[in-house]
Amino acid sequence: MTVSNEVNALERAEMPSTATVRLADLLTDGRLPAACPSRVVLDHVTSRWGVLLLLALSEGDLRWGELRRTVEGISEKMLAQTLRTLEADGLVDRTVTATVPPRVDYALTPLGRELVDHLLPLMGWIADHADAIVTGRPPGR
Amino acid sequence: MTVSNEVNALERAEMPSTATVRLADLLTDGRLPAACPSRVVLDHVTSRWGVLLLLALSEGDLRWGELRRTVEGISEKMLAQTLRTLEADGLVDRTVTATVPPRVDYALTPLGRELVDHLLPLMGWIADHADAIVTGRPPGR
DNA sequence: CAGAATCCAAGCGGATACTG
DNA sequence: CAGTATCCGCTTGGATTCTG
Repeated sequence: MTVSNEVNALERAEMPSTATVRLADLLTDGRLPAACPSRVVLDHVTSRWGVLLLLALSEGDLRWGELRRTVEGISEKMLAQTLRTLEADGLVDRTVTATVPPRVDYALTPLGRELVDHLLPLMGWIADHADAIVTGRPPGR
Repeated sequence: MTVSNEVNALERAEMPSTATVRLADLLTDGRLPAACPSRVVLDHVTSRWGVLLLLALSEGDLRWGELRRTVEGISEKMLAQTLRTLEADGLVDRTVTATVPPRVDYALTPLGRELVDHLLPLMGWIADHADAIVTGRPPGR
């Protein structure tokens, strides 16, 4: 799996705002508090399936079944649960079309879109380095 | 977890012009395979404590005890386990100083530094929106 | 101080069945 | 089709204790 190397350069170029984000700006009293809102949201987003679902929706709306098939390995239980969390967080939008059979579409909200814009560069980097990391490349240095 | 699909990397030989990072570049056969390296690395990074530890190390080396105090709420078990995973992935470097009492420093590898550079903007965004997301519940509907 | 070892609870995730 | 509900084995993670 290799995403073009040009991606890295492009990522930086269009990296949304935040010229220099420093840890200090994220810390409270020099620490990462266990009960701060950031931790809560981070836990939702980095939950086992959160990132994958958000990514799956990054290209367009998807129906329940499409999501299930796109994010391989997710169970219906976790799909429903994770979607409910993301929806409650205002990151994902659920639209029901009362037809027979019923149709439900999931889409990113504007807020979710912003978040995904930060997620994609990260995933691009991971995709670029995943093979080297997994196949046991000697630790840094 | 069952892997129902075969990873077919050759299928994606041709890549459209990537002005931005698109999901298509991360997909295999239109899906997010359960057993691709990206998923493995993503699981490591987005593990409950992975992001927090990487972030904590983003400003400089830290000792075991300092890490434990900085990343509030982490247990010693998970600290050791997560650090070992990150070290095996070549993202974190472990340096032992044979003194009494012993001293062990943890630092980001060049690879880890690259990853954190992508993590910081994301965390910056989360920090900016966490309060609104957690407190208010204004779905993007 | 830095960790390994141990025990135990919580929750993940699968399978299955049922609803509208 | 798009879920919800339930049982349950297994892994994950937390608290505690012990060691070099």
